[in-house]
Amino acid sequence: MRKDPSRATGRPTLAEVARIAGVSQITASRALRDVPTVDPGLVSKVREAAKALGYVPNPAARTLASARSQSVIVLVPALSNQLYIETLEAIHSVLRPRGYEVLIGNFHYSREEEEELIRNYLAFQPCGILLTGFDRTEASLHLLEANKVPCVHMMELTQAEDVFCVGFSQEDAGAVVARHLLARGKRRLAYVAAQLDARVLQRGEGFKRALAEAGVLDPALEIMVPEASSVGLGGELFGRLLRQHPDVDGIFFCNDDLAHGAIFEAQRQGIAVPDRIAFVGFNDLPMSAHIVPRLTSIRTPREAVGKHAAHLMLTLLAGAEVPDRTVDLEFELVVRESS
Amino acid sequence: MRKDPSRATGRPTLAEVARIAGVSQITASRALRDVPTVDPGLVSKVREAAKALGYVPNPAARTLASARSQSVIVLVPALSNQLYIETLEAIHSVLRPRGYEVLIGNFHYSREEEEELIRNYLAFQPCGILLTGFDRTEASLHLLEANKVPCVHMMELTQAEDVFCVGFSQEDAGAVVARHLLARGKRRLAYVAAQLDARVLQRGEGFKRALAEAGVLDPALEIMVPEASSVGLGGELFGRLLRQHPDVDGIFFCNDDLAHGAIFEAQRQGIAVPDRIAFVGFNDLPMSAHIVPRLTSIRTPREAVGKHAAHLMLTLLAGAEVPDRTVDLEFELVVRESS
DNA sequence: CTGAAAGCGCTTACAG
DNA sequence: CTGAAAGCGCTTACAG
Repeated sequence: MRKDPSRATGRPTLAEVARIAGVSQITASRALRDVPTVDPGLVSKVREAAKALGYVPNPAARTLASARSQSVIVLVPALSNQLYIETLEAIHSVLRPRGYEVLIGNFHYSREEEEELIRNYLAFQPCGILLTGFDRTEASLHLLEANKVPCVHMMELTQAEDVFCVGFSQEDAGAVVARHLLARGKRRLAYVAAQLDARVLQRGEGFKRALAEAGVLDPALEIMVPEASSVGLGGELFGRLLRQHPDVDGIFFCNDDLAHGAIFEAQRQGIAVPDRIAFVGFNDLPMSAHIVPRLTSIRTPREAVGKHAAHLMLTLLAGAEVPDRTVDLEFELVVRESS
Repeated sequence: MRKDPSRATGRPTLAEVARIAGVSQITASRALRDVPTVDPGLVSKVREAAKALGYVPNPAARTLASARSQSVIVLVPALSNQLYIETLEAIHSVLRPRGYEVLIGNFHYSREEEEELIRNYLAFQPCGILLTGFDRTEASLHLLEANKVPCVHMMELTQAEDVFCVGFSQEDAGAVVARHLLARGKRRLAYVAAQLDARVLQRGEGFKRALAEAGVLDPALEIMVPEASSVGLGGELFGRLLRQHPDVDGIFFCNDDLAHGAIFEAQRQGIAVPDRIAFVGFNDLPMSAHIVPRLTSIRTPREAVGKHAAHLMLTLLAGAEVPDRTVDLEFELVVRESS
C-alpha cells in the first residue's frame, strides 16, 4: 500500500491529492492542468485537496510522461550588454506567471557555442525556444528542425516563410542615423563598429546606403573590428580614426558603450563634441542620457521585443492562430547634445 | 518488444545502449555515470555504444528516478548590476563543463521574491543552491533547511557554524575607503548610498566606523535612499548633498554607477574633482577606468567569488571534505584620478 | 563486479 | 465527462 519510503521525495503526490478529493488520479491531473472537459465541481474539490496538502507538481515526472517540459529556452549572444538583460527580464515577466520556466543560454556571439547549447538544451525537452537573430550553423538549424520545437526569433526581421520573428529593421536604423547627421550639416561620416555580428553589419549597411544616396559615402571612413564592444575599445578606435582621418566630422558607433569611450577620449584630447565631431550611438543605454555631452542614440525596443516574443510563444504553445509571423516594433532616434 | 511509438521521444535510450554493449541496463547506467565499481572493459564498450547511437541521457528520467537533478540554482538580487553577470559567468564556466545545469533566479532585491523563487525551484529538486548574502525570510531558511540541499553563500562572510560562504569583508572595504580619503587630506566625508541591501549597509558601517575613529564623523553627511542604484540617481543625490552640505570634500558612493552620475553632475556644475571634492566608488565597473576623471574604486573579486563558490559546491556534491567553510577573497582599492 | 525487479510521479491512449 | 492500465527512461535497493 505505502510506497517505498527510501525512494520517495516525501512531497505530496498527485495520487494523494486524488484520494483526498475522491477522484481518480487522472482526473486530478486534468483538473490541475485546466483540461476543460472536467466537471467544475470536481475541479474545485481537486484544487482544495491540492491546496490542503501543499501539493506542487513534480516537473521531472511531468516531463518524462509527456515528453515535453514546461521550460522555454532563451538563447542570447551576451549578458554583458544591458540590452539582452532587459529583453530577458521582459520574457521572464510574461512567461513565469504562466508557469513556464525560463532557461537562459549565453552563447557569447559564437555560432559553435550556440549549437552546443541547442544540443544540450534539447535534452531537456523544452516546449519552446527563443532565439536571437538568424545567423546560426547548419547543424543548429537541423537540430531545431528535427525536434519540432516552436521557435521565435528576436531582434531581426525576415520575410522568410514559416519563421516567427519579433524585432525591428537594423538597416533602417542605420539609415536614420545617417540622415540625422547629414541634416546637422555633417559630411565626413564614419561608422565605427566592434563585435560585428549580423545586426552590427546590417546597421552599417543602412548607414552607408543612406550616405551613398546622399553622395557623401567615403568607404575609407570606417573602422570595424571583431573584438567585443567596450568603453575602452571605443576610446581606442576613436583615437585611431582621428589619426587616420582628421577631417571626420560625424561618427556612428554600433553600440553606445563605444560612443561613451569616444566621448571620454574626445574630452581628454579637447575635441569639441558635437561642434567639431558629432557622435551618435546605438541602443540608448541608461548612461547615455547623463554623460557629458548627452549622447544621441537609437532607442531600441528591447523590452517590447521580449514581451512580444514571449506572447508569440504563448500563442504557439496554445496552438492558436498567429496573426502576424513578423512583428516590427520599430526604433526611435533620441536626439541629445552629442549631435 | 517495441515500445509504444506514440509515447516515446524517438531518442536512443539507455536500454538500447545496454543491448548494443551487451550488458544490463544498470551496468550501462553505472558506466556512463563513472561509478567506479564497473569493469573498465565494460565501461569502454558502453561508451562506444553510447557514442555510436548518439545517446544523450534524459534528465527528466534521471531526476525522477534519483529524486535529485543535476541542476544548481543561483539566486542573485539583480542582473542590472554588471557585478552579478560576471559572477554568474564564472559559476557557469566551472559547473557547465562538469555536466551541471545552472538555473538563474533574479529576486530583484526582494526577500519575498527570493522566497517564492526558492519555493518554485525546489520543485526541480536541484542538487545545490548558490545564494547571495544571508538576509532572507524565515520561510526561505526553513525551506532550504527542510530540503537538505547543499547551500553556498556568496559575497558576504559570516562566522556562523555549518554555513559555507565565499566573499569578502564589505565592512573592511568601507573602512579602507575612509582611510584613503583621510590620507588625501579630506575631512568632510559623506556616504551616498542607494538600494540599501545588507552589503550596502555594511560598507557604510565600515566607512563611518573609520571616520569615527579618526574623529571626523559627521552623521549628517549621509544620503541613503532605498531606490535602485543608477547613474541618474547618482547625479541627483550628489546635487542634493551639495545643496545641504556645500562644504563636503569627499564622497564614498556605494556603487560605481552613482559615482559616474555624480561625476557628470559635477562636470555640469563646474565642480573640480578631486580638488574640491574627491569621489570613490565601489565595484570598479568597466567604465570607471575610462570616465573623466577616472574613478577611484574598490575592485571586488566577483569572478573569483563565482569560481570559488562553484568549486565549493562541487566539493559538497562529491561528499568530500571541505577545507574552509569561509573563503575570504579580499578586495582591492584601485586609486585613480578622482581622489 | 553485475543484474533482475521495482519504483520514481506523472500523462498518454484507449475505453466506456 | 471519468477511469484503469500502461508507459515515459532512468536509478535505487537488494541479491548474488
